[in-house]
Parts: sequence; structure tokens; C-alpha cells
Amino acid sequence: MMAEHLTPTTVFKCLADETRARMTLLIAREGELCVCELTAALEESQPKISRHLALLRSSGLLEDRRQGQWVYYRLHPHLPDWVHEMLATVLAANRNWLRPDSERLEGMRKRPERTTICA
Amino acid sequence: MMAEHLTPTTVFKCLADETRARMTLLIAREGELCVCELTAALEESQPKISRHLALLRSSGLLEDRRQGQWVYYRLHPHLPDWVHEMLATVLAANRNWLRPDSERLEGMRKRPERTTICA
DNA sequence: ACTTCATATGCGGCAATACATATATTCGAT
DNA sequence: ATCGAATATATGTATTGCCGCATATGAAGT
Repeated sequence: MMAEHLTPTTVFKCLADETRARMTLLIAREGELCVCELTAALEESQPKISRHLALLRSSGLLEDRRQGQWVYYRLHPHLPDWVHEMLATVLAANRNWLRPDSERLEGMRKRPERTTICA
Repeated sequence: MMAEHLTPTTVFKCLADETRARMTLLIAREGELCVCELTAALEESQPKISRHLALLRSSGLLEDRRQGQWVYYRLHPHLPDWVHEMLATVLAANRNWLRPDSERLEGMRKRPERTTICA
């Protein structure tokens, strides 16, 4: 169910759940995060995190890549500009709201090291 | 249930319904619209429109004002900046998506004339 | 092959939400 | 006072969405 159409409603539905909003903004902020990092940062169960990630992926908002035993999620590269702008705006104005999550992420130990293959 | 906090999730929940997203963007575009104009523009039943407007109002996204027999809705004046920015971004990039609604609005006859009391 | 760690998914239950229809309310005009 | 237009709400029902739990998949190492 790959959505290249990505209507406003679709995007808003994706972000209308607190877990998904926190995940998405954290990913937008960090660039790329794996499931276990999100599980730790949000302090939610792994199945719950995975569930919401699957929804965000199938909606076309996120893209995943597998590296070893980990699966990393990032914003989908073909995301329309307005979605990026929107996320940036929301992120900039709601740093406090996201702070607990980002702090737990910082404090997380044994974070998987990604081999920076990125160009 | 006036929302002074207006978290990202709250705002996104408001816009996660197609009817509400169309209404809100149309109002953001036009400045102010009454129920009958929205009913005509979206081609939806009056109770449906009214219900969604009530939700948007009680969430703090919209404000209403009564003039004669009509009730006009506009974006709530105390809306945080990021919400305005967000709506502007989405609106600018999705004019086509909103076009059918705005065209029906244009083509509507007997639109109530508002006595421009605005400052 | 077996174990371990990371991630994904099927299922049942529960709560939230949306809808259509019908009925109230409120205002302006007669 | 009464009528009609505009808007709101109430009710019953169907749908959707989220969750927890258990289990399945898949990769890496022994």
C-alpha cells in the first residue's frame, strides 16, 4: 500500500497518534533510528513500536533499511517538500514536548553503532 | 474542554479526518466561513459539518461568532504560531486537493453577506 | 542445528469515533 | 405569537483504532 499520493489527511492520520507523532519527530530530528532505540526512547513495548512503524512505513512516511540484525527507519526520501517543512515547523516549536524522549535516547547505553555507509 | 496546551497530537487528531481537514484549510484560506457555506462547499450533510465544527471548536482550533442566524467560524486567534505556519504550508502545497471545495464555494449562490465588523 | 537477539505479526477485546436520522434551539420576519 | 431558515444536539449503530499477549520470522554466532 505504497502511497505516493500522500494527501494531507493521510499524513495527519499518521501523526494523530501520540506514539507515532513522537516517533516521527524523533526520527526527523535524529535522521535515522532503529527499533530498539525508539523502544528505549519512548519507553514503550517493542510490539507497540513495531506496529506503529509498520503503519508509518506502509503509509509512505518512513523508509526502512536493514543492517545486520537491526532495522533502521528514516523519513522516506521521496517525501513531498511540504511534509518536510511541516515536520520541521512542528519540531522546532515543540522541543520541550519531545524532550523526555530525546533525553532517554541520549542516555541510552549500548546503542547500535551504524557503519556510516551514507554518502 | 478548552485546550490551552494544544499539543502536536491534539492538532493532528483534529486534522486526521478528511472532512475536518478540508474545513480547516478552507477556513484558513477564506478567513471566515459559516456553516451553510461549509455545507455547500464540502457537499456534506449539515449535521455532519456541525459535529466536526463542534469538535474543532472544543479542541481550540476554531472560534465561532454568531451574526443573525448564521454562525461563522474562523481560526482561533490565540492559536500558536506553529499551527498557523503549518496550515499555511499545507495549504500552499495542496491547492489542487482543495480545489473542488473552493470552487463549489465560489459557485455558491445566496452566500450570506457579512457586515464587516472586523477591526 | 541450536540459541540468542532484534523485529514483525495474528488475534481478541475494548474504547473511541463516525455516521444517519430525528429532534431541538435560536434568530428574523411576518 | 408563529413560521421558516440556520444551526445544534441526541440516539442508536457500525466502524475504526489501539492495545496486550503470544507467537512467528530472520539474522548472527556457537
